[in-house]
Amino acid sequence: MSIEADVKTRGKREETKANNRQAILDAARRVFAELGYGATTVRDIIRATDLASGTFYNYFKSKEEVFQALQDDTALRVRPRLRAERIRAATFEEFIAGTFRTFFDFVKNDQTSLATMRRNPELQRMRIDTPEVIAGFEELRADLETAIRNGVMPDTDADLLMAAMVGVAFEVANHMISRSDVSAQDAAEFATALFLGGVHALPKRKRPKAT
Amino acid sequence: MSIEADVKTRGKREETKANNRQAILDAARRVFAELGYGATTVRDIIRATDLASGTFYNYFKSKEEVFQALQDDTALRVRPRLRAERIRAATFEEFIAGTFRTFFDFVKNDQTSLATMRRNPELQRMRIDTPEVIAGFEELRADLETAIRNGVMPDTDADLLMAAMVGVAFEVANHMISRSDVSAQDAAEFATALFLGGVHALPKRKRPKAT
Amino acid sequence: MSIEADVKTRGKREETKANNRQAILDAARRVFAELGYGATTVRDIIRATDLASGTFYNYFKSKEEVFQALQDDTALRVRPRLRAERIRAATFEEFIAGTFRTFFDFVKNDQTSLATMRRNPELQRMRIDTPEVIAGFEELRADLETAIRNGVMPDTDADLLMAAMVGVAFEVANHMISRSDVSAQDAAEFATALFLGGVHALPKRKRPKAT
Amino acid sequence: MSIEADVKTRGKREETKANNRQAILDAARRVFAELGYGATTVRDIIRATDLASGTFYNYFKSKEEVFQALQDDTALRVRPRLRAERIRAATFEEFIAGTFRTFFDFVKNDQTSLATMRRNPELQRMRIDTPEVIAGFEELRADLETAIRNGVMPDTDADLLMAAMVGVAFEVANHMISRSDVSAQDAAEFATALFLGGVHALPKRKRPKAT
DNA sequence: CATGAATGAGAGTTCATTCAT
DNA sequence: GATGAATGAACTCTCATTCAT
Repeated sequence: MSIEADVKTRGKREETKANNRQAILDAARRVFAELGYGATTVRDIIRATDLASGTFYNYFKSKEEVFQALQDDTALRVRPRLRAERIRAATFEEFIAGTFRTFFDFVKNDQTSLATMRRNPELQRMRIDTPEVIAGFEELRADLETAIRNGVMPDTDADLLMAAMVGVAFEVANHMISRSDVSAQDAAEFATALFLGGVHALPKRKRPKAT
Repeated sequence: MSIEADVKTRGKREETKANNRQAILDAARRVFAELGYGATTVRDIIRATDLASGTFYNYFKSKEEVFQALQDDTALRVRPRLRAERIRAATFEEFIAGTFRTFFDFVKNDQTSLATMRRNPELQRMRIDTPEVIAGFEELRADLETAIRNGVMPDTDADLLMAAMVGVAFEVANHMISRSDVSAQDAAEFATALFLGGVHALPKRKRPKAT
Repeated sequence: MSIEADVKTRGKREETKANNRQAILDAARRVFAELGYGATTVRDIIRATDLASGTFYNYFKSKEEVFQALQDDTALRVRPRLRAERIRAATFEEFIAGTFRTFFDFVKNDQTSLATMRRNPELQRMRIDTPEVIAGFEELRADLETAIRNGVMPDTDADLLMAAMVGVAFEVANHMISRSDVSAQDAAEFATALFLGGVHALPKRKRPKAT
Repeated sequence: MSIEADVKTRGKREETKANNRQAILDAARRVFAELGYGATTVRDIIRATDLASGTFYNYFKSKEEVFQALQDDTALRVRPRLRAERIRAATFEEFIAGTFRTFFDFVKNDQTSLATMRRNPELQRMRIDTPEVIAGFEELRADLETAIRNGVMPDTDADLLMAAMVGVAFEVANHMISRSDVSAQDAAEFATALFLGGVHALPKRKRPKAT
């Protein structure tokens, strides 16, 4: 190995490492989508790669860890879009509508992430508790709480509200995927109308709205 | 050996068989709830029983099969209650309210069934496609369609509506379970208000409701 | 159960026992022929019967034991024919010819017994050491020794001679079965000519034939 | 790591692999000889080795596969000797004599290969249909056909002739093994005399031998 | 004596993980 | 850091056998 090669090695190494990590993540996404999380083995993931079995353990400790990383990776790609949407929104209604639209668009264009759930006899939808995902949910809840504080929506339990919104979003997304005649636009309009209508009909809780 | 004896003989055998089958189902429910479906092995289930390993295979062919049986078993217990509720309901509003209340009550009192989902890094909620479960969903959708046909609710896509209702129900149930300060009653009221409000706010599709 | 029935029970029992034993033997012969000895399980044999699994053990201790019984059964059917042939034979040549002809006829008409060997990745031919089978071989060797003592054939090692005769018989039978254009007659003529020719060409051993 | 090191690395790995494969084959040969093919389990083979259970499956998929490999291995060792013998033979008689002698010598010195059959309640002799073994038989038949074509032996069915020769060889070998007073030399002389005598006594089929 | 469910040893096999190269 | 064979615990499942009915 020449000195020149050695000089560049550091840079190349880093690059290779990043590539390998990404190769594993990509393979995992594909394999999870095909076999389902439970049925997938670390071997399956490595086989879908041109790396050696031992190499896997230089990057991840277990199947769980790749899965988590995959979740974070997905959340990392959605959150900026949702954040942009939130900033753009002038009213509460626009915020809700934008959030739903962004979510359904994402799901439509990133099939594998949700395909994973469909294929799966055991997964209904991806478990949602990696740091990144939780952070995304927290942002949503914070926004709902702000809306409540600002009096633009009735004073209800923000947790339950978030749960309802998330439930509608994921379940409708599921149907959208399995039925070709429902566009992201359709899904978003339906969910928005339902949810906003529901929110406005909710009874106030306790804290009276300040005049 | 008298004929009477024969009758009793068959009776005892049959009884033991029924007991064993139930013992396996019960053990499976507990173990799935504790370890999650994917992590559970057939051995785990047998270990939670006082039967021998081979005995499992006299009743079920695989882990999948017990799981399916468990699903059906659960659906079989909820459906009659929901059906009763539906019959009792005089108005569409009562139907929705009754359905949510029944569901949350059931979940509250039958923790394991849903606990199973919580613990699970892979399951969000139980996969919903055994015959019994699908039948339950179909009943719900049929009712929604009837309501639409009778003009008591806007003419929207019954599939999406069912999805939304199911999404709200399961996700809110999840939150109810993880938070001790939310009663089944609270959850039902919240879900009912949100959903009914949302439904009424939905835009008409084609057939205008008669004034 | 009436008194009359009881009276006849003893006789019937014996009959049933014999029937069951035979049913198991027949089933075993069929199953061995289909699956091969090694692959066959006791379960397979019972399944081919309309008896219950436990009943098997009232008649045989193991798969091996049925197999032995089957061997004996077969030997028991061939030996009388061979003995008759031996008695009828006026000369040594007729004895050999008759023996081969009888053997090949039997194999041709009792396919299963040999089909068992053919199908079998592990059996070349049936193991030949149940009492009945050994007895059959002993008879053959005794006859060969008598022939030697009587000077109608060269004085050679009767053991080796028997081995050669048996080897030719079984191996040629194998070919006869797998090729439809070879009749029992053909096989017998070939084997007889070869064996007799060979025997006459054998060098004398020690005991000079008395003039 | 230098290039030299690399070379050695590969060398060591390859060597270990070859050793392990051979270790498994050797163990299998011993265990088959002791317990018989049917009674032998994969675990038995591994136990006779200092390898771990999983390692077996890096080399063979099943017990059958080791057995086949063993067969081929044996055939691979005999065939060259038989071929050499055939080339050396100046006459048909020498060819037959040489073949028998080589075969009995081999069996005498490579006990295990045939011991396997003896011990076996199910195996009379090793099943003979791996590619290598069949090839060996085909060579023999081709030689017999050549001999017939050249008129050095009567024009008979080469298949049956081969069967007879094989039958004599294996059966006599069996007796040789179980009786200590029969040398390979004795067996070969006996078999050669018998077989050659027999062949010369066979009736002509169609093509009359030129005077 | 027939029955057939229960038993549990053990066979075959897979897999996450380690570690010499 | 990459490699891939070795490891052995653990899993699924089958089967001969027993024994209450």
